[in-house]
Amino acid sequence: MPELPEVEVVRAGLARFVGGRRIVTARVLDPRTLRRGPLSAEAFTEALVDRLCGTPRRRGKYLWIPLDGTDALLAHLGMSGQFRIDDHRITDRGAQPHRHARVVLGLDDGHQLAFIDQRLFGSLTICPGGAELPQPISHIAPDPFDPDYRLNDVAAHMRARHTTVKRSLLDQSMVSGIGNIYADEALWRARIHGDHPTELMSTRRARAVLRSAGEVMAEALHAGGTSFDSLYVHVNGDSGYFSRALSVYGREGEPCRRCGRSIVRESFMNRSSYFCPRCQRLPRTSGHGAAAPRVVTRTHSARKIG
DNA sequence: CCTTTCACCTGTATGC
DNA sequence: TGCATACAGGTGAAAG
Repeated sequence: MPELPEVEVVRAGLARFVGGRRIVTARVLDPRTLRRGPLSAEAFTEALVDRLCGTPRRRGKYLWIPLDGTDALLAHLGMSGQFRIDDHRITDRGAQPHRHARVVLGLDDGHQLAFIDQRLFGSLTICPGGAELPQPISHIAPDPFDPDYRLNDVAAHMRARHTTVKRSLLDQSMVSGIGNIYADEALWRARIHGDHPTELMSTRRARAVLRSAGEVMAEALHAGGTSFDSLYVHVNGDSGYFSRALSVYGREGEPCRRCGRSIVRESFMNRSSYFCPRCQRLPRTSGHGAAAPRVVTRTHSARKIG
């Protein structure tokens, strides 16, 4: 659910409230949040206390807080993760932690930073030497907002794959930050069916769908990025983070905003895909009879990005 | 090496 | 009422 725009808003909120602050206490309420890393709750706590937080950074859906400019506290929100800032001078008296608070950090200005995660798909990890780019995410490609992002290279990468375009958009080692919602939105905008084989896509179309993904996420960020100025680092678990103006996602049976045709929902990898059956058509050859020419050429072996 | 499937999680909604 | 099931879906390990 939190995809790139939502994570970026969280990052900006953290920059405002924890950047430049020192961690004075750390409490692990549920060690399952640390599952991705090797540290016990005790070692995790010890690794955080007395550390100075730098400006939080982000790649795709991951964000991290540099610690003393060397190590990093790496976070992934998973499906339901949130960060929330409270002023414990107000809230601590007799208040019990949030029901789904998993880790709570005390900062040197009296604020508390809580990692709240109902479904426990999120994670927190200490990454030694990870201030620049934490080792566990070295395989995550740059996202469309990253200065290192090269759209044309990604399009070439996509076309060199033997898969379908929606799967490739969700592949975080090709381009990061896109999840199920923005993948569907990008495909609708580019008028491409998610099951379109990548190797049959023209360079122009591959670039178009990537450009659409970047545009959709930039617009979502613009729409949502202005709304936090309370003590909440705004991420709300399920009720739609921002007023996302979605064109297809979740709109089964409603009219396509371009052509009026009913939006269709299909099952895809144990989740849902939404698309317009008129605007987004598959190429007609399905392998019977006079099929499309087989694409055999491989321009280059898949290049690693990032 | 590349692609696909599945376990990991919990709260809410729905069917019998 | 109670129980079972579906659904939300990002990630990485494992399988193909």
